[in-house]
Amino acid sequence: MDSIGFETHDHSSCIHDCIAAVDARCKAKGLQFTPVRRRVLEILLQEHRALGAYDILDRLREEGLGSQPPVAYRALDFLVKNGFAHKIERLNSFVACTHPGDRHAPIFMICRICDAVAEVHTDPTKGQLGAAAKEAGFLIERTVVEAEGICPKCQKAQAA
Amino acid sequence: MDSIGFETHDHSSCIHDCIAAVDARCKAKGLQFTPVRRRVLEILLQEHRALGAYDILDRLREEGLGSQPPVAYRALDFLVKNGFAHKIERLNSFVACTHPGDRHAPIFMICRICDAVAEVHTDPTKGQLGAAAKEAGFLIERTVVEAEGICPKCQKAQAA
DNA sequence: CGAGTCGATGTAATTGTATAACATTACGCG
DNA sequence: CGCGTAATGTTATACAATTACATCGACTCG
Repeated sequence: MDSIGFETHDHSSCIHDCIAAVDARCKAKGLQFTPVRRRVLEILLQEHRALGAYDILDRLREEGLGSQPPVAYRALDFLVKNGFAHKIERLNSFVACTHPGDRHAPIFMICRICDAVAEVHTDPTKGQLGAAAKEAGFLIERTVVEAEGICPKCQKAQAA
Repeated sequence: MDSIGFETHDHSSCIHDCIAAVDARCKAKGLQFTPVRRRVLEILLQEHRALGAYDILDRLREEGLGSQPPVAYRALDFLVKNGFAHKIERLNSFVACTHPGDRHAPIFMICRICDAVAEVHTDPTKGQLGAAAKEAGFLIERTVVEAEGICPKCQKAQAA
């Protein structure tokens, strides 16, 4: 289990690296990493928190990249489907994937104060969910695991 | 870990028992189990699957129990807040709680074919989520754990 | 009894989230 | 070129949730 977690880090390089990695993966898989899709991923990476589709749409509109909801939703669908971003169901919003690798079943910790989102990788078929599914004869295709609470930084801020 | 799971069972008695149990809990806690709230819980119990707030509202409207969205949302808020029902974030919809007991952190298995929902109890602070939170210094207040897939009944139906 | 309070309802209007449907454009390929 | 496929542009609409304010009934306190 590894986590990027809530630590601060060099953002500009993290954005650049991530875009480059996604670019490479798209080339390798024959996917089109178009301007809108790239820009949406950049926006998500810059914020490093959950953004609603309409927040993203507002930015695209400012930049003349599109103005109607389907523009944002299509780009987000592409990113989510290919594992470059994830939807946070609890917030009806989206975050860039911090582990742009292969198929994975991420779990999230969401700070309700600052909206920061940390992504962690686990094997869902292990844990309690997998055991429960096995017992019930249920075939898992997709998992949503989200914890809402307070991140370390905001805990300290509250204590002060 | 215990599960009501996907087995068929005697519905009319399950509904009756559940309503009675909730009734008793409300009396004990000084909560008002009003007609609308009771009816919404009955509807959820009858279906035994996830229903959207507007599905419920439609039924209430037919029965003359209310016609505007807040009527349904207020009843659902009451049921969810007191642990008599749960929201399925993945579907933006609601199910009756099958373990009308005290505070609990349920996990759900949702069949994408027939919409049936099975609820299981676990201790979220154990599993992988708890471990990840501990490592990150994250304070969990609420968890959303939902698995989407195919229930045993629909697996058999597909195989045929 | 009357005034005040509180929780529950009734209702209108609005805001936020997401998709359907269809026209158009751009590109690769035989 | 003519065709198929993927991506975009655009309109309209469906679905989800909340705000705001008026009303009503029960209960309490003076």
